[in-house]
Amino acid sequence: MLQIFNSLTRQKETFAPIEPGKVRMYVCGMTVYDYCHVGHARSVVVFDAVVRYLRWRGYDVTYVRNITDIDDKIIRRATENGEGIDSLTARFVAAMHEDFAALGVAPPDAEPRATGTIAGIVALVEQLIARGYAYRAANGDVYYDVSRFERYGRLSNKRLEDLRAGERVAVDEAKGDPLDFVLWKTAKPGEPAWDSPWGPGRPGWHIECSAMSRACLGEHFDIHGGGMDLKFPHHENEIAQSEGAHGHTYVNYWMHNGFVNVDDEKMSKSLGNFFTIREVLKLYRAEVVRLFILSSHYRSPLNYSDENLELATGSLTRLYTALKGVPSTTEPPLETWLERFGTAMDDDFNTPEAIAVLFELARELNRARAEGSADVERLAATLRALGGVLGLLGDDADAFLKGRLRAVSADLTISWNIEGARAGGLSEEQIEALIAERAAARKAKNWAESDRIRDLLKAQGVVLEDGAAGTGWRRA
RNA sequence: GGCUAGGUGGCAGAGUGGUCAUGCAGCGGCCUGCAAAGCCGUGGACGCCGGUUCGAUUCCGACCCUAGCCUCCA
Repeated sequence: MLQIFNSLTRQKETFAPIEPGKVRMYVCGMTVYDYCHVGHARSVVVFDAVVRYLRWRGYDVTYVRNITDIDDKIIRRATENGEGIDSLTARFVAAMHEDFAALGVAPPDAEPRATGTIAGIVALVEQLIARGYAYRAANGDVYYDVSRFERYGRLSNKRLEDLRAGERVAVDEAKGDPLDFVLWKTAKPGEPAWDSPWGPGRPGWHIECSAMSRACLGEHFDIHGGGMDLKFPHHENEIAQSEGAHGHTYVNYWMHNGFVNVDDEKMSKSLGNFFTIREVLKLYRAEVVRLFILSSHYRSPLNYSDENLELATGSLTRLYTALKGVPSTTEPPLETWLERFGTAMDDDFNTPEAIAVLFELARELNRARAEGSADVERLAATLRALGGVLGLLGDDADAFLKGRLRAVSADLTISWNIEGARAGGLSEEQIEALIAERAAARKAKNWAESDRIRDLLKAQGVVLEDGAAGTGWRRA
């Protein structure tokens, strides 16, 4: 029985889709004016794992993740760059797709853009005005009238009075209430604009998601996800808009992922303490970053540090080491392990516990191999299958272990310093040649020479492993 | 000030009213020419103070501390 922690009710609930067997899910995506950072990576990886798990469990999932390609920051950045808005957003959408693909994130089923949904946005605003939930202000902008929606504040558990008391921003004269938010902005000279009943203008941020989700999933769907910071006001406003316009429930389950911190402080563009995904992928293998993200629960804070990425590197190496030398087969996975894994994931997508199951399975596999048991291939097939549900362990084990664990990106634009030195140097041919030399020395029982070669390789980041079938190697 | 999460062994990180998380690191053993990897075993924890209980890290209350939201933000 799948339990999901619902932000709306602040408790775990048994998941029941609107339509049996089908899940319709929407996650707030990126505003494309810069490269994505590790915080974005977390959101996208976490919900990718959720979708993969739901599909593995047999649900037919429709997964939508939007792109915000028009807003103040985009306009400002384009102006700063002396670049067209379309060109700016096209560049960063392409970069985003590259970054996400590297992280093993499957593309969503639909990826609507704000600028591609203008008709739907206009229609929704008209509907809100007609139903008395929105008004046109003196300056021409259209605002949502928060006082008209009695459930306002339910998601973030806030009372209107508290919000007003905490108001820290200069009140916009045009608004009837400081909490009212803009649905449609009148265009200023030189700004991009679309025609509307209220003259040329562009949509406010919140209305986009209400319109895009409706276009792709309908008025009522199962799961809506996003980062914690979107809970208020963004998701609160989405509820007000969609439920105001439709007169019925918008979303059944709200899921919010925790933040990525750096030195225990939130990583964000506004604080300037962020690492972009492409920077991080120059230092660590993408799969390591993915394991790092999934090794803590999606609602907990996640602290980005070299130490933690190194821990993830070691963990992933252990899992691949267990799979080394076992050919991929079509053996059916073992039921007991599927159950243990499923029990962990059924508990609000508890990936740390699911990963612990993977480690226990790896131990069982190592033990079976040590004992010469016939279960080896079946255990390996199970480990690969369950890793796959989390988007992990898809590589060939030997290829993974012989590859460089850090700094794998091909187009390096930053200097490598210490990490680069560690990974640099020997090619596979050179390594094999040295191993052959050492084998000769070992045959002659020349241990001094044998150890010299091993130390030399170790200094180059290559670890040797003597086994019955000869000497194997991997990069550390 | 209001609201929301947290405080677990050297580090990371789950979980539970009373026998095991898990990974890395440590220690002992097996294996090995010596290692590495692997296996077996092992030490070490639940912020502080009260309460409930036969028994609390786990439930309740107070307190301390940390982070987040209340403004654009995954």
